[in-house]
Amino acid sequence: MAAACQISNVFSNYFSAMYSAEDPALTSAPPAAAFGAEDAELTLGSPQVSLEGTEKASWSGEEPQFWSKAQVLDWISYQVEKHKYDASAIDFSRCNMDGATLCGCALEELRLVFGPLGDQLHAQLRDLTSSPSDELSWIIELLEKDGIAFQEALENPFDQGSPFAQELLEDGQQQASPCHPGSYGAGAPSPGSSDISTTGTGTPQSSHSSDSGGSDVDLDLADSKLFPRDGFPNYKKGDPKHGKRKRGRPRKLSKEYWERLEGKKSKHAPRGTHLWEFIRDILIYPELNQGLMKWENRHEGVFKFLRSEAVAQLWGQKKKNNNMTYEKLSRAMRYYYKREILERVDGRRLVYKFGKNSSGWKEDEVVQTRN
DNA sequence: CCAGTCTTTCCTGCTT
DNA sequence: AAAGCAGGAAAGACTG
Repeated sequence: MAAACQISNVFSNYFSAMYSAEDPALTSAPPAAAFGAEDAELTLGSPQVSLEGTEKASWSGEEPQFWSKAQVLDWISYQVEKHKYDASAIDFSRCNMDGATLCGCALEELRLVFGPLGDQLHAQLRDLTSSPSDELSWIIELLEKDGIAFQEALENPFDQGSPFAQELLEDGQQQASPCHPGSYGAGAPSPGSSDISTTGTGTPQSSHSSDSGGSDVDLDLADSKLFPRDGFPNYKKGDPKHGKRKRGRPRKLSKEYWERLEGKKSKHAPRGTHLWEFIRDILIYPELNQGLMKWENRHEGVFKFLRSEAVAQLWGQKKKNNNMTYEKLSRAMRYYYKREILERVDGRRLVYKFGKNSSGWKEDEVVQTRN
């Protein structure tokens, strides 16, 4: 169990690193810093970190000198994205440093490790050290006020309507647990190909956290105030007694809550990683995939869901949606057929194939991006 | 504000 | 019978 927990920590953190905000500064997206399990544990007691949802960079608001390793990586990742820099040119093995170390690096050293981006980093660091943001403290303050309610939300991350919560917990997929602040963040890398280069290289952009399960803190807290789940006691899927529910996606009621947490700023959170990229990334990091999915034919891009509902839950966590199910996820997957991001694999359940409009999953692409 | 994109949610019918 | 698959329909959340 403990081992499973650790693995899931790594898994969660890894993916959270992969799916964080594309431009935290602009979007105020708040990936929680939780790149390594180490950091994840450090953040356990800091709800503010895990709470920030998708609106804030982990490093934002803190003096670079005090950044953790995860925050440093997060920031580097952000800079890579921001400057559209080719991350493959960066020696990430040398990025394992905390803020103090980073600040101590001379321009030449930064150039050595980051190439041309070193100049940008150096300049940005200088700016940051001279104009700290107070957004983080604002959030901390807010969280202190809402501390109790939030803590409860974290402790009951999955709402009762999530039949898979238990499965995830049992399987060690404890992103839902408060002790996994780094689970899938909702932020997002730029979809598309370039993100892979950064994510693939292990660039962490930490992400935020608690949505993992706490995700529906969102739904659960706010909704429960206005329209508790039980507030629709009569609605039941397909229940003819109470008439049909209107088609389409119902309004998310928890928005207000998140806005309060995240701080009203960015009107548009960055678009998350696309579903197919999320799937692809699970597949190309088998060591982290924990039997969720597997390649049926790597060369052809054919893959299979082994634990479809678990994958759906992870996707849901990433999107702060505890109600995600494989059924819904698969619908989204089917939409990819038309766009040729996926191809049909007839007659085989849970099996899909990457199409010509997908990228980043081929062996040579992966090797390239990992290196 | 609007149109477009990408889901998300539901649903019906069919297949495995 | 249950779980998946196929798609249509409609709407939410974002983006440009």
